[in-house]
Amino acid sequence: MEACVKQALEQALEQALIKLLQDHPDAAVPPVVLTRPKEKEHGDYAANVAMPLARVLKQSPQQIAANILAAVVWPDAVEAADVAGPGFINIRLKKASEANVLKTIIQQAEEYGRVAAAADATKVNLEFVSANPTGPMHVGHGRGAVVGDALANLLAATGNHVQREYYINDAGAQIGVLAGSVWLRMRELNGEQIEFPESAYPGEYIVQIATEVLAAHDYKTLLAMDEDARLALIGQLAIDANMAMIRDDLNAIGIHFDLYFSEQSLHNSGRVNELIERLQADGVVYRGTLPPPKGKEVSDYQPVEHLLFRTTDFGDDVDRPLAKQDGTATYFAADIAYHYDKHLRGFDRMIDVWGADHGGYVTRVQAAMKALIEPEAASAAQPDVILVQMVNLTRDGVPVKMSKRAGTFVTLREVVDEVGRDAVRFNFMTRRVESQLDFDLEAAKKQNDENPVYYVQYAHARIAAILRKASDEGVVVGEIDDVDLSVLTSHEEQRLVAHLLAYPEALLRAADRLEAYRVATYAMRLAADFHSFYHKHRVVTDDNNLTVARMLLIRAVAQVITNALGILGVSAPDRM
RNA sequence: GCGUCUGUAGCUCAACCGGAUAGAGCAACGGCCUUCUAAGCCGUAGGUUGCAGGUUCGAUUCCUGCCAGGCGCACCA
Repeated sequence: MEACVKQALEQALEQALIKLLQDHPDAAVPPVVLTRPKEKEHGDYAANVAMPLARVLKQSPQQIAANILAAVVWPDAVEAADVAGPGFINIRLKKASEANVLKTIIQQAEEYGRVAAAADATKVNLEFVSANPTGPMHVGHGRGAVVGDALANLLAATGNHVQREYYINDAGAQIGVLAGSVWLRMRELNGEQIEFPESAYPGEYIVQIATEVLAAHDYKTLLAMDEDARLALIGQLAIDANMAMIRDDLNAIGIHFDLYFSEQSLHNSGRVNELIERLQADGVVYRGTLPPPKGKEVSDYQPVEHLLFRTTDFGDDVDRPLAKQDGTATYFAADIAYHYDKHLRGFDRMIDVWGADHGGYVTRVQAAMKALIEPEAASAAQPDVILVQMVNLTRDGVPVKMSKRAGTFVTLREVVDEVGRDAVRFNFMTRRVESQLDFDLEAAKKQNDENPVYYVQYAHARIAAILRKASDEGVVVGEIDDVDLSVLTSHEEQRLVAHLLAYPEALLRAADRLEAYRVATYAMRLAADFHSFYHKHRVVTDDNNLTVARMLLIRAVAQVITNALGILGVSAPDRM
């Protein structure tokens, strides 16, 4: 298929190499990886395969490259290939076949660049956000949410079945704190004078939940209830309220999940205990005492006996508790049960998007899955964990203090409402997840060069304006197949064509590395090429052939911008 | 102390699984709107890729050691 010229070229080179290396059984065929040279004199693609072979074959890279060229059978799209520099093979594509991509793009529209998922395609489970249902999401959650959602889009666009999943941490001590906090507010609302302990959640949303609970339930009945039962009831109501708020906030940035998975359900159904029993039967669990943690002052450390999982046998630094002092299961135990459940549900691949503050947790989960799953299936059960680094929120360069207690906590929702969904999403996608992200509220609102989202959207809006203009002037494009694209000869036009041609490859590479930010980088470069073209050439001219060809070109650019922004969850407006 | 991520132009970041002359935007300076959107374009200037070694024909990229910063380090999640 034309959709990926690169792969066809790589295959052709590989065939030539196999032929060439028949006389050298000891020499392994090196992987053929094509790159796109920065300099256009170096052709459309370049291969460096000859260089690593120089030592083995005891020939100069140039000589080897020449031999490869003599043996290779190129696909039709290739115009010429030659040896250059220290031994590169530079490949030039036929102009016609390049420009044909414009017709392909127009015909395939939103499908251009996409690979449809076959029935037996990889089933990916992508867990992201998973913010605790104890309060509103902050900006850091937002970054993880946007990264996870874009990655889900990207994987779905490159031939995978993707399930988006949110793991609700609706069990454990924090829920007790949440329920207790709401109950205190309820009593306060009922006229009691309450002193709030340090441990209680201070947010205004707690008061709101308290009000809602009071409206729906009789206070005196609650008061008369057994304390555990009362807190359980209030806790569940608070979780529901918080999850409703979180879903609402996620909806505001256009994120939807296929499944919200409750941690509590794992406890209720006995799955967590079953898992612990299974591990005990496997002999990887023992009762023991952990040494005090290093490098951190733990004033209340007590050498106490725990039920420990021997994760050190599977690559971890220290064994991990499965049960707390009071005998209830740890979060870790439930999380193993959760990942195991995903495995049982038949996913071929699991991806977890976590905040960097969970980095220390990766090894133990992977160790646990190694212990649970037969080696043959281990790769599918082993989660790929993407750690998203922190977001530093600033306003005009001044750090925004994030303190729950001081009430200066900035929620994701506030940021989205202030700067807009597209700006938030795009800004979160312009950096690699490994980099910490400085997010400036004022810069994100600016509609200029400092804000790449408008730069890309502006290119799309400009194209829409040109097409409106052409329509007003009565330009008729006619049959696409009749359009003569050979008139697109300028440097700017050819750059655009080459860039459009590279879109499917860009998606595949980004998906392969689980790096959705590359799609944003791609979109910015394409927009830059378009803006350059725009300033040098007019689309609507007296020359009808040229006008029609250029209209096809810019329609294709607009389509690919739309597709790329679509992966990122950003809109492509017709007017700005 | 251990683990992990980061360190590239004054600032924010790229650099396509080791490739050809390390690139963009902002900021600075100089140009471009009677013609399809100036939320734009063109140009100038700006670099010992944190430091020191190593591997390689070739290192921002891989390895080792330092330096600096972020995150994490039992019975929370």
